[in-house]
Amino acid sequence: MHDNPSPGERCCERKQGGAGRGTLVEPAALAALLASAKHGYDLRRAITQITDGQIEADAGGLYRVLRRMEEDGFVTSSWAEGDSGPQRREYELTAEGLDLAADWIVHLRQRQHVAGMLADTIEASLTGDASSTTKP
Amino acid sequence: MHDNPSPGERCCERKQGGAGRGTLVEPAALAALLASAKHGYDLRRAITQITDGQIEADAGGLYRVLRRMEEDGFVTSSWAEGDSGPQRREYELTAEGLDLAADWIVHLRQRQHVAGMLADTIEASLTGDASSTTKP
DNA sequence: GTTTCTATATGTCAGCGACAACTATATGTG
DNA sequence: CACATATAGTTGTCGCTGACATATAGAAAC
Repeated sequence: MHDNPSPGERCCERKQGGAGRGTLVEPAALAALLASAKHGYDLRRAITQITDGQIEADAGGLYRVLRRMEEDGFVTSSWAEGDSGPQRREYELTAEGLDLAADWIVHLRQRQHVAGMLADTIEASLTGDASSTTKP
Repeated sequence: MHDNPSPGERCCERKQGGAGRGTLVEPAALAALLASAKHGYDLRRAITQITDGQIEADAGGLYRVLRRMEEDGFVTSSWAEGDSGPQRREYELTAEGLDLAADWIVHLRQRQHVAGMLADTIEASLTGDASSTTKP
């Protein structure tokens, strides 16, 4: 069993660190669930759609993330009944999951900002910008 | 020995995939090197400075990344001579490294965009926005 | 009957990010 | 002197990601 992380920093502060910081599929899955996607395969399509085709989530990874999120109490799942075709597992956000999504907003904005800063810095150096260090 | 990745997508398409997409310390290290930082310990401070204190690169990870980058031919290193204090390894960008930095600009802008899109999507759902699905 | 689509799942692998611990050199403080 | 601290580099472990493959099964299409 996992001890749930301290509130306010549920995302990216998981367990004892890890690659959680760099991940995209967890927030993408949350966004897709909020956009009323139900099961994994559908989430995958929703993620592609939401991100303008820029993220094509790996199916295996997505299912693993979903199960981890369920272990952590952010989603619940149940087998869909009375359905033709292969069985599908329907996911639902919990209250914890909603909080997690809110936390992700802050974190994603931060990531957005950092990525921009790094891109700016590299670009400025490559284009031979001297305005940040010297004033002519 | 590594086969160097196909040009034009040197970053985030490394080897056979991996967490390269989510990484921050490689572009941060490139930015720091471009900003005239020399050795690892200094790179670390430069990264913190460049990112407004938002990234405090792990020392161990940073050195490992630097050595991987050297293996891949993006930087070269040599022990600084005639120096008091502990030995330090000075890093220098190669032409390949410059190309890598240029690739990272594109990729970071993309990441910036995706992070923004996800944040917007989540935020819109959480605040009960219906403008994307319905028009009143 | 074989292919294709849907849907879930497992295995492997390199790598990242966070933690800790270790070796040294130099400097400052008691 | 001993000791702590700052600098500088290095190794180890751990959980997890992202990308690859592959396996499974039901249903529809050919």
